[in-house]
Amino acid sequence: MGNSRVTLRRVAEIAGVSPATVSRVSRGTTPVSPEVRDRVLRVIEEHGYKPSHFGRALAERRHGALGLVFPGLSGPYFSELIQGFEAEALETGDSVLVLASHSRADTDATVLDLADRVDGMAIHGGTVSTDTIGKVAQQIRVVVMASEAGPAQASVSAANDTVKDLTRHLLVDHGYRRLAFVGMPDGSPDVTARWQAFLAAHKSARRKPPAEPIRVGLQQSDGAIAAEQLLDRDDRPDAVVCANDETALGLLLSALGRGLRVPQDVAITGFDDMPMAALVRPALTTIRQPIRELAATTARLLADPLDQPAGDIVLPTELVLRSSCGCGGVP
Amino acid sequence: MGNSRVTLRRVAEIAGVSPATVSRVSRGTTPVSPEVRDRVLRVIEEHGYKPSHFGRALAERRHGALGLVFPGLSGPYFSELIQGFEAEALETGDSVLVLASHSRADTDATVLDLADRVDGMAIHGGTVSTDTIGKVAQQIRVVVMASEAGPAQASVSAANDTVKDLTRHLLVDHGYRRLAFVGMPDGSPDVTARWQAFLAAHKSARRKPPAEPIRVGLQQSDGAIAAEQLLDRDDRPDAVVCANDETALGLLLSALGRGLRVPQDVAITGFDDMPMAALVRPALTTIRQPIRELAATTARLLADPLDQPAGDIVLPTELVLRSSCGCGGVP
DNA sequence: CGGTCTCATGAAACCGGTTTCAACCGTAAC
DNA sequence: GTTACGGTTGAAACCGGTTTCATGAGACCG
Repeated sequence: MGNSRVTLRRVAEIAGVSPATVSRVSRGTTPVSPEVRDRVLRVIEEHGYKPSHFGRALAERRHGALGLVFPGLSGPYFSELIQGFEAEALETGDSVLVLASHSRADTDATVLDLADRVDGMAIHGGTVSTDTIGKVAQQIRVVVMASEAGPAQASVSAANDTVKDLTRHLLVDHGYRRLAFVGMPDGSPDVTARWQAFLAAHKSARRKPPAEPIRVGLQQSDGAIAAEQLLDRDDRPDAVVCANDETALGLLLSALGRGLRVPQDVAITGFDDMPMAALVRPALTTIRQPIRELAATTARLLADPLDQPAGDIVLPTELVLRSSCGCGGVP
Repeated sequence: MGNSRVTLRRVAEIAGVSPATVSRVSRGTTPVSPEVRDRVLRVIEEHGYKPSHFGRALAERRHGALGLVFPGLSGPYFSELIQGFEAEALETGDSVLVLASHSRADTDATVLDLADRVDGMAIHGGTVSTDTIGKVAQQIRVVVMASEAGPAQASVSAANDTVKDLTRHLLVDHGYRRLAFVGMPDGSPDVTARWQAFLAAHKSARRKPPAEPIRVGLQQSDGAIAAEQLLDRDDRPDAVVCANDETALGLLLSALGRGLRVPQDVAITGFDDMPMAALVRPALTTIRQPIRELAATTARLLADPLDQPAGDIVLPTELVLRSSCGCGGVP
């Protein structure tokens, strides 16, 4: 590799000025006389000088990088998350270091290691122990996504209580009697909140408590796994509230594959409103959350130099009624 | 923040030794007498000293980080890719910087910027112009994934020509007459190779050339879009070869939603063998590729200090026959 | 014409590690 | 008793920028 990079001092030497002047020209902080400036710029151009991140990071005592930690799951949710975060980081000239290793056992150690390579860290709920989050927050700025904030950190999440509206819609408007919930409440804070809302809706509609949730993950394949537990048994539920669209689609696919009619035989709902939700037949009733905005807000909070008070931002979500719950015409 | 970190010189001062000795103890490169070593270690422990990445990176002239550039698509393929890459990088103590911002005009510029924050870069085929790849390769080591290598870089990909076997299976073993291909050949090198294999199979089976491909992306929703173009028309194909499992599942879902039987009314195949492929009904006939290994191999090539000759590694893939092509019993 | 103020510039310290080089110690060999 | 040697250790240079501080030149004012 021809990595014989030109250094600032070399540029200074060639241009016949001091290193300090080159630095000033390069970053444009302090005024420099036009002629000197031009001369230095020409040398920079000719020799392809680019300031090294090493030196700059050391001198400025900041990495120019933000960390993003999340469970390494697939699906549009996380890919939107990455992109939204990254787009915002680019805006401020920061790089993004991701940690998607779901291995969990060594995640905590890895996160601590990551903590001194970045200026701030976004941690998705349910990936790292609160203890570790606390330690990281002592070193750098931390924002928790899709989860309640710890005492010292800010957090950004989307309103999960819209699940209450959705559940009420199923119970009251459609009159379904046996609802099931697909998702692992202890797995992630988001799912916990949605399960709670599901419970609360039953209570406020004076129905008896629903059955235990079908404890599966958040991937599409988990929806297929849930199908085996839900659809083949005698007392099949007449409506299923899934923790997210991925599992809802997995379940829907399995239901159709079994020859069941949706929503006539079983109604299905999701959460996220990913692109596929509107395209599928029957179109999926779900709750729209602003994933990109969630990620962008998080990144902004991390990059913003002014010390935000550790507050909790909750972005609004919206119930989207389509046909998979029984609304509208025939699918 | 209490980021009043203890520096190496401070440790040296407290322990009453020279900075050099602390460095030696800290990295364990040079022998140090046991008593001094213990003393220094105790100070390090007590004051929670951790070497700064700034200083270390500057002195060692390496970042301890690898870059990963890929189109910001969703789905298990890319999430496996990230995780496989990351797991391998962790092994050698490297961090991973990702760039997932596709569909951005300035991606090339961003890639160049990333190039001087990392020691090596993995670039997924179809994301960056070959011109830019060349520029990056002048600075740092580059490995191209899922694409032919440029002249100067190494590459790692999976065998796409198994699509030829798959296509022949559909044409010859099952006797399908009107095959369709879903995927945009010019979009990614992988899809190009699969389309070529699809064509080649037709030729070698002495069939007339197939119809133009349905040019859609690689997401599940693209499969649903393809469904609108394929399934509603009169001369519906009797078998569809999709560029990947995501689109195949999108198509399958749409087909079932339309009341079509798979494979009786239309056979569907994919590529990847993601978890969902085996779970869905009918189970998806597909081609298994070792995504994780692909990513891990790439990372290893980047981290390995010995200069690999710029070669092209092609990992084997395997045809997986399930029921969506018409094999096996009733779905 | 002298004094003060402003502005551009260079010298040098600094960020936090690593590494080379030389000095120093004690021991073994002659 | 002196020399040679192996093993520890510290001083200092270095990695590549940024920034403070001081200096000198020129402009402006009285």
